[in-house]
Amino acid sequence: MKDSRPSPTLHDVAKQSGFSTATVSRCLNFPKQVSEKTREKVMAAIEELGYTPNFGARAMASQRTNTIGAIIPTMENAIFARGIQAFQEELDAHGYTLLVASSSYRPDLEEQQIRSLVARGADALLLIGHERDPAVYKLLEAQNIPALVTWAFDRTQSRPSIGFDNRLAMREMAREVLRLGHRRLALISADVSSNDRAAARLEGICEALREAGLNEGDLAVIETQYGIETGAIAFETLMRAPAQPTVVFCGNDVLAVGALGQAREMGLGVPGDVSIVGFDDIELAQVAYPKLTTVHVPHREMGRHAARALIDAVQTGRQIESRELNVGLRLRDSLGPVPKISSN
Amino acid sequence: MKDSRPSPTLHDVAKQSGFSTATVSRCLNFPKQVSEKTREKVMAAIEELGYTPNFGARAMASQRTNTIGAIIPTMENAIFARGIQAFQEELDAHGYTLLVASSSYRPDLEEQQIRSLVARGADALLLIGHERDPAVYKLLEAQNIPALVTWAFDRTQSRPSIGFDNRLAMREMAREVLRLGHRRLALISADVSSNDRAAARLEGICEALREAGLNEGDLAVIETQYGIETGAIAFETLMRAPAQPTVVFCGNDVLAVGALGQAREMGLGVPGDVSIVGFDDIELAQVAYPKLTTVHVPHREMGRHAARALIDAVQTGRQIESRELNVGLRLRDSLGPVPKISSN
DNA sequence: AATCAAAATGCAAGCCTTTACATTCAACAG
DNA sequence: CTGTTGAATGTAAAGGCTTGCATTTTGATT
Repeated sequence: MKDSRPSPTLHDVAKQSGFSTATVSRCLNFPKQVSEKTREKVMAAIEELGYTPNFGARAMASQRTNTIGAIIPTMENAIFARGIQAFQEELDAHGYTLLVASSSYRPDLEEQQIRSLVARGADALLLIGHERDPAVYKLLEAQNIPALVTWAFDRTQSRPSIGFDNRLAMREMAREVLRLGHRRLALISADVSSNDRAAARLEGICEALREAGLNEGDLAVIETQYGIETGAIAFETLMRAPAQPTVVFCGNDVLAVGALGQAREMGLGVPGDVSIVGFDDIELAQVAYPKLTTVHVPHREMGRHAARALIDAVQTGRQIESRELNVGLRLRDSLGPVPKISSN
Repeated sequence: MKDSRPSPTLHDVAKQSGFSTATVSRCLNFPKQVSEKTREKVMAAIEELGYTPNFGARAMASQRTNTIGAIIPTMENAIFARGIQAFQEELDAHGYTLLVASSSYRPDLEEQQIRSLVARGADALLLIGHERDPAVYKLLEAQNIPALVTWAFDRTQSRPSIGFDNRLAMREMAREVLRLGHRRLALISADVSSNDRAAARLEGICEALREAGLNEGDLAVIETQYGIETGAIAFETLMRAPAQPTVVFCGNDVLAVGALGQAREMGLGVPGDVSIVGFDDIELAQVAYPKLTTVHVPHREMGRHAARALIDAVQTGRQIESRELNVGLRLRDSLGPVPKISSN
């Protein structure tokens, strides 16, 4: 009972159809090289036997897998989900398969996942953010595996990336916030030391502050994990502090929605008592109440471009060209002018 | 420049360390069978060369991959994301790797993905819902690959599953709704013909209707894809129809949040003018405004149990035991009694 | 009918690892 | 010192596919 009939092999198909394994193989890989009659017979045999090519063998023989890997921090976040879904759709359309792994925001796990994907023969890799152990990049280079950084674009980095400039994007938002008169700011962010996107966004706010003649002391920062619940907790902490901020920046929309919920919980009006702004512009931002002012990021576009770029790199062997995507403010209802009567 | 030094193989490590490939292999797979001194030398060689075992070759030789596959309808939905994340975490903890593919809710694509995962040597498979071409099940059986159905539990099915009874869960919700006096009901659902979970939920409502002496004509059904936006559109259609419902069931919380947003857009109070209920109880449900009344599903628990069950099946070769998980109502603010003054 | 190029097909090596089986080694009892 | 045993190591086959090269077939041309 334990073992069952083994799956049919190329050899079985060859025997069944009366051709050599070479011809059968070509039928599958280069149909044009085979005469029509032959192809029909072979296909019939394949159908009849229920043959499926063995991936490992194929990879070993051809040194290609038609597989592209992606390592994302977590699947449990709409932000990556949407971009990755688009990435996968585009890959599918070109005959490539996506392998996703998630690292739970842990660099050590990420490295392990990268190795695993490499061992599995991924032809190329999609990574999130620039920051990682140089040894990883060395490995990828040694194995000649194209890797593309996304969700970030930083012209000071040499490595190819397709994404947006987190710093500039957030700076723009901060300028708008300052323009509205806010002077006591707060930020709910991911861990800045391990997340270069978060670090860049923080830097963007700081730049805007300096431009306005303020300094970083006017920005309260709480680092936490991404999540609705964690956003709510962080927001509460912020608002119970002695010097309440008049605006709370959030590292992403998920945190922002958590903050929004907590504000309601605490009886604080948004933006009457406090303004809240997000980042990413996921679908959620528009159905939140009040509608979320946020930075729009073209996730799907990013996923699509990344897919095309990687496929191109695999097929031509050429370097990937970096590409900066446009982001823009979406001024909706959760950001308003500074409340007239300050509570302290 | 195109090709670089090929990655080192077992053979290279063997040469470098002065042992045979067999010994090196054993070092990696059965360290205890090798003397300490040998192991040290071999490991040093591996380190020095940056050797990573070739996955395809290993799979082919050992007939195992330590890989478990999952095919989910979409990554773009928190509902699957959360369960899958838990699934992956549990697999990781046991030394297994997860391969995820998404089918975009298309049965043909799903079948293709299943084949792809099988070809890749997945030791076992996680599937969503029971409904699929019997040929698929036959294939899995022929190849002796354990498969587990999740997100559903149906005792009339013979196939092992770990999940919850969608029909009973929704029936309970419907009873509560009817108890509150609602008589004109509507449902925003996924496509019922291709989604057995959605079909079961619909059936649950119908059962409750019949119990209450009503019939299916009192339930307006709109089928649409899952999404915030689509939920909003469906809700609008429903509310513009001649006989407005007093309560709208949603196939999941994502649709419900869309409906909630649209209600606000249309100036309808929830639950004052119309009640809205969801399904799944994702984080979002609690920060929605008003808080969403929904059916709580233990996604993470489901993912964890599924992982354990599949690993067990792979290792022992035994059948997977089905398991029903408890779901329960979460009565929050979006469901209320029938509005006093009906609008028609 | 003969010639030849192009198309179709076949042969067999090679990809990298695991593992059954064979061999060697070390240690110890007699 | 011999014989025995169990541990450590080595040998070589197998696993399924692709592909360079050799061979055969096809079909057009003369």
